[in-house]
Amino acid sequence: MIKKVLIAEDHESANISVQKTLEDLGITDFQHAYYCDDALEMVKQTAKTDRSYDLMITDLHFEPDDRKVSITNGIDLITAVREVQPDLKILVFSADFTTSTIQMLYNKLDIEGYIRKARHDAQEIKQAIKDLGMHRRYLPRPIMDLINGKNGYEFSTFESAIVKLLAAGTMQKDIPTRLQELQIKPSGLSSVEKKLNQLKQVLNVATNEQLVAFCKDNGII
Amino acid sequence: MIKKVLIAEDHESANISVQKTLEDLGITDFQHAYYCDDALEMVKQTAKTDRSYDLMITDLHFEPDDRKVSITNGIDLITAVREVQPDLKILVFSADFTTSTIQMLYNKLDIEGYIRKARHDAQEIKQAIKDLGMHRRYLPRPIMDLINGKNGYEFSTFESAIVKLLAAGTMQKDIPTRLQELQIKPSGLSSVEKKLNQLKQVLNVATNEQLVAFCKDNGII
DNA sequence: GGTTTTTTTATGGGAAACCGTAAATGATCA
DNA sequence: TGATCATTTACGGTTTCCCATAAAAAAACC
Repeated sequence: MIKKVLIAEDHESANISVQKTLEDLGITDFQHAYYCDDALEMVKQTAKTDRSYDLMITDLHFEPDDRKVSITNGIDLITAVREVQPDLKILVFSADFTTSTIQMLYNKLDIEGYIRKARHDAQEIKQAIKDLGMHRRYLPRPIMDLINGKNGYEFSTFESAIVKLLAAGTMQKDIPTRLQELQIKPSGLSSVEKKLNQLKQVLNVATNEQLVAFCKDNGII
Repeated sequence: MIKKVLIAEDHESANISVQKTLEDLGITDFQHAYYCDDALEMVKQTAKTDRSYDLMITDLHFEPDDRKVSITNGIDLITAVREVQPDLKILVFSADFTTSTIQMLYNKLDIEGYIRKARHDAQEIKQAIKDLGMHRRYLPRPIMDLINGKNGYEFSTFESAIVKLLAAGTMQKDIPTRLQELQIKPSGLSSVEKKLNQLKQVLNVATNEQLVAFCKDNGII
């Protein structure tokens, strides 16, 4: 069960909304830090005591300003915190959404969860904290799928060309011609259809529209 | 011809990349400011001299920090700068991409160009500066289309709901049911089809996939 | 060189999307 | 209330997409 939470986040607005979300979940025992250094210090102060934190919610990007700091970003903060209190659960809350970053955090730094700053992030935070309370890790659905299925799925020129053409308004039946113009093989309509099906299955999306949305969200196209 | 440039941008990384881009264009005479106040002061100092700037590249959002400032954002900066040196060309370089914001900047503040911080923004900056050198204004293609066509197009809840459902993988034929669940009217399939056609025409896109891509790019969904 | 295996392309039937038109519903106003 | 107008929904024909299967081509192997 998550009872005591530390929020490391330089944006005041994000800070407020996270606090509000915690309150909605009935969690009232939380502190926040605007600088990584402060967050680390707060963990250090409490780690070996009965006032230790159960969860740290942290941003990845911290805006540098006049104050001299030794830790400038969330990744370094997580690394440092892990040394001090290894059992502290960590939930990353960031606008960054590149698959490689998340996979690194998940595989190398063993974070317990990742929420993207996006449309319904507050709802996601709630779900994530519930999952964490049940000792389950939480990742955004598409990333979860990537890790569970083929991990580190990379888009080939063929695949990215198809999705780009779709996003540019090319009708599926016209894609073979365009691929030939681009000198990309294969170019047959069946191959395009097959690849689209494959992509949809791997990425767990239902339609071409959703595929395009996913690729846009993840900066693939 | 653009020779002397002022960069107003609080992110150091963005600052560096803009400078690099300028150097690629053969522009070496540039200064930068991390605060709006500083940028305005630099314009004031040079406006009436032979050292005046040809172009100011500015962000819209500036992170507040310990320093007390009188101008906190790009819009106020642009307004103030226009008073001091009306002929200074202004290129906005921002992550914000809401149509209404850009149209306001373009129509009310008469900015010369707008670049979104995005995938290929450096290339766009180059193109924009070339255009500006030829006394042409530069806007992202989709926004240009909006302004040339119907201007000031705002997405209603109905429209945005449809596009969101598409982007979430809902099949078109299932959208009516979902709209009813969301208590959004109209919900008939014909109405959905009609609206999609209308959106595609207004936004100058050919397919649903392209529509989703456009809305993702513009932060509409 | 010929056989197997894989990849690519072609084909056809059925589902979904597209598009025009007509019917139905709802709003407005005398 | 009833007539008019606008909006929403229903329907049918056509195109595109989807999906399974088979043919063709290319690659790998002996």
